[in-house]
Amino acid sequence: MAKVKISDVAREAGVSLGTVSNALNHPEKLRPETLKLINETINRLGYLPNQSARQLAGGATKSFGLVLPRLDHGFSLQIASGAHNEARKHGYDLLIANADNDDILEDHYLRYFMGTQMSGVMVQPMASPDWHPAMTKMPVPIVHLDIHCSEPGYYVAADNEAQGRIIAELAIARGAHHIVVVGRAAFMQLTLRVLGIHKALALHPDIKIEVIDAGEWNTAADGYGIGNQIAERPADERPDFVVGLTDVLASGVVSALVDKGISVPGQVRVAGCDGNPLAWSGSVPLTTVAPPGYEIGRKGVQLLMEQIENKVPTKTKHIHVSSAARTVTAVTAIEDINRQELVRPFLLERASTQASSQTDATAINLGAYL
Amino acid sequence: MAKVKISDVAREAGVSLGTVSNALNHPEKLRPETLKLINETINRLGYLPNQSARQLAGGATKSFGLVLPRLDHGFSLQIASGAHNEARKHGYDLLIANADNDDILEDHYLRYFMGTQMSGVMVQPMASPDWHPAMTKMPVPIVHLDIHCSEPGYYVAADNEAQGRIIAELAIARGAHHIVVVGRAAFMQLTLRVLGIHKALALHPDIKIEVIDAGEWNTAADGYGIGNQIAERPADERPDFVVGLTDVLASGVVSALVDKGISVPGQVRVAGCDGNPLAWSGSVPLTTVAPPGYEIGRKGVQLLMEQIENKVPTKTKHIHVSSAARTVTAVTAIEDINRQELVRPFLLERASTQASSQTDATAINLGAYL
DNA sequence: CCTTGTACTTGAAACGCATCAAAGGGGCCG
DNA sequence: CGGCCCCTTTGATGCGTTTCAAGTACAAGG
Repeated sequence: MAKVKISDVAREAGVSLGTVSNALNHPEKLRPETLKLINETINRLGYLPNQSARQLAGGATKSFGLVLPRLDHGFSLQIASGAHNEARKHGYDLLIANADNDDILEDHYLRYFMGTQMSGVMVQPMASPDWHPAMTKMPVPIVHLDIHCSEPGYYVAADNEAQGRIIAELAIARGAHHIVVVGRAAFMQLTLRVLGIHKALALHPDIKIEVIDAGEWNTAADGYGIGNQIAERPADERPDFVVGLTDVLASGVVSALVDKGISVPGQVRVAGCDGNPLAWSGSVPLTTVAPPGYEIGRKGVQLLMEQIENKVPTKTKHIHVSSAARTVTAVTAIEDINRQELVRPFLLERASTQASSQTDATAINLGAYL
Repeated sequence: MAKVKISDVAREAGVSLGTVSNALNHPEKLRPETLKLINETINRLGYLPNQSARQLAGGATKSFGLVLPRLDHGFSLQIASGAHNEARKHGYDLLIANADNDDILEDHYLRYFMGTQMSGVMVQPMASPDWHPAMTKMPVPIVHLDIHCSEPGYYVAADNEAQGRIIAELAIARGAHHIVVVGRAAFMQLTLRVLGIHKALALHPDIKIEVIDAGEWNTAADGYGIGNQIAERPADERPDFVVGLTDVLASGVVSALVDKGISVPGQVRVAGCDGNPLAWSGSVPLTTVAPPGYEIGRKGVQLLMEQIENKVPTKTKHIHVSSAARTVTAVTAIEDINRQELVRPFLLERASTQASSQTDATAINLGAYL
């Protein structure tokens, strides 16, 4: 089954090559009958334009690339979702690549996208993007997501440090004396959250803080492992407040503690980060700090559009999505869950076609484990 | 900043155009010094190969495309994850497109991928793929995921009908009299699950069954809405068993019921589908039927590789991943959750870098809401 | 010193399409 | 009937690579 090309269509339809090309790209230039004839021929032959050739000849692509560190991370998906909707709105395609927590792969896909004549590229980098400044000098608009770059360039970031601060303040308000943070602090965003926590606690030298790396993948099982480890400590070495740098991690910690007969939040309080809708629902919603992922994705595309339309390559511009915290709901103990005091965050957040946060503020949803 | 092309590199390095090309594609053919010189020049100039041109000239791409109906659906992500790992193992890239529950968009991305000289394309179709048989005739290997095609072609599918049957049997075992299924049955896979439920219940005409469409997006909020609606019915019209065709939906239903003071599983039992890790953790895990998404993605790529290596275009071959159910854990009532009888599914499932199901069997995880 | 072989390097010919200046055709006006 | 203008179609040109037959340089062998 030899591939049918534009010249085949032209010959078969009895028109010239350029006319078929016009039928594809500027249909308004053709007489309706010609257009119809060509379209029929295209369908009959099963012709499929060779994207490589059209990009090579034409230049732009009307499509964006998005490189994510991981697909099973709820927050990244919110970004993807926001980026997708905004891109479609402008008539652009969005292609997503999974860097799988791998520096090399991230770089690989980044280069791949830039080389594919994408109109623009977005990354949610794992480390600070300053290590590949070369990217910023490329002739393709690039936007960094969820991160603060010191190099000149575009980025849109939530204030991760503020998220840490919010959680810390929550812990302080709950009278915590010993906080354990669970997660891989080596990831840039998480580093900042941890930094925020430390800063907020600077005024409270009496509060002990401990950071435990949960492994590279931040799975529920990892959280469960840490939870077990915590549960097995003698009571006086056990934290009274655990922060999961991911909802899945936090949820895993809760599992382990509960399984070991430790009361949550009676003996240990637990909070997560991400705003995963599933964390919020069920009978026992998890307290979680929800950075505005959807909004970050949306603004990222807007920044790309701006660069494209102004033809101003790579000047510096940053968007910080608001770090104002909205407190969404409050249940103070697991026993309260039937008292109907609970306001389901996802009901407040509901808007158009998206289930998750669409506002540009970080939301803090107090759940039952706090 | 004019784009630097291969000829610039060649001129700058004082070698010919073809040599630079060789440096990129067949480095073993070059004298080490030459290679080094060229690489340095490439870095100095910030040269980035134009993928369109290389694909046009070269042919194959060593990359696969995957079109998913939705990104925020846990099951699709498992597929993506499995496909990604398997693809990387063979040295292929994986690009993902989000069809956003839109037929047109699905078709659009499909054509896009085929036109991009992808080595292969996979889809998790929303409707039966028989409506676009044209795709199957394309000169690019294509594999349909999580669906059964009657047209000749490749697909790998979980037995969705069996999943429905499993749930129905669960309901029967729990003595259900009135089952409500929540979700959009118009999606092909869900249709099959519903069919399986109906078949299993054929022998139990006394059991009433009802299907409620939760809207297009299957969000927690949608589930919550249905849950409310159920809660407000007079007790005798209320189901005693609710099946969410998605974990998020099921979780939303639980939220609403609990908020309205209805005991789960005391008055109403709830089960979900997908095997979302977050549904399994926390203090109150959700019962869920977990189709082997990771495995489906993996096998999909294997099927693609097979077509590529054999150069046998589009013959028919199907893989049905096993529908044998493994029962993972059992807790019969919410009061049991502290009795440590609970086995966390994600602990059993843990393997290598993946948190979710990696076996090729459908898993049924009994949680606390059942 | 010539021959043969080895190890690289060269450059022209595609790859399939978009573009655009130019040609073609038809209607209208003078 | 000729001249003009407008609408449609034409086809040569170039996009940045890869590929591959042909070329070069150098070493070893006779």
